[in-house]
Amino acid sequence: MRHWLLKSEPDTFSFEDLKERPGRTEPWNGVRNYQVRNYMRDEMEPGDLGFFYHSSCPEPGIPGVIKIVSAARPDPHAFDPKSDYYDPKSDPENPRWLLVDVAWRADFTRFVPLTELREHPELSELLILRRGNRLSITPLELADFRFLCRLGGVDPKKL
DNA sequence: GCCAACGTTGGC
DNA sequence: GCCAACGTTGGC
Repeated sequence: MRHWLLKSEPDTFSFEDLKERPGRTEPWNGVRNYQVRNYMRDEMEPGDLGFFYHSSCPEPGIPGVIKIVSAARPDPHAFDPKSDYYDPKSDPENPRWLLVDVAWRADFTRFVPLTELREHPELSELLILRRGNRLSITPLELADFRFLCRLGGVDPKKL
């Protein structure tokens, strides 16, 4: 099993929004970066755990834990000319863009802000903390996953 | 294949 | 709003 960090702008789609979806599950659509697509296609598996991360907002940080609940499948928005995510170069016979279904798994007992992540030398390898990293999905080492769970007041053994 | 121009991301 | 970083595009 691998672990992940998924970024979203809360004005667009927040952790709270995810909890309000039917089945507390949402298709993670709109990925238009090849490296992130390849993560979903080649490395993600149903059952993988990860974190929701709020970006581009007054207080960036992690509100809780999510779970990947589907394999990668074509992102239908890529074929919809009315969608902001429309890509005329994506051929339905050979879809360029993929998504996975993401489900709420657990709330943190307290929000863990980005400023706090930067204070922990244990987390210095976190891709999200590296300068210039803009990938909307990044892999996490197991040790980092566990460390972050504990920062958020969640026991990783109970997930 | 190179690379300059441009667009986007995201913290501050 | 600023700016650093990086991906994409397109001319050559």
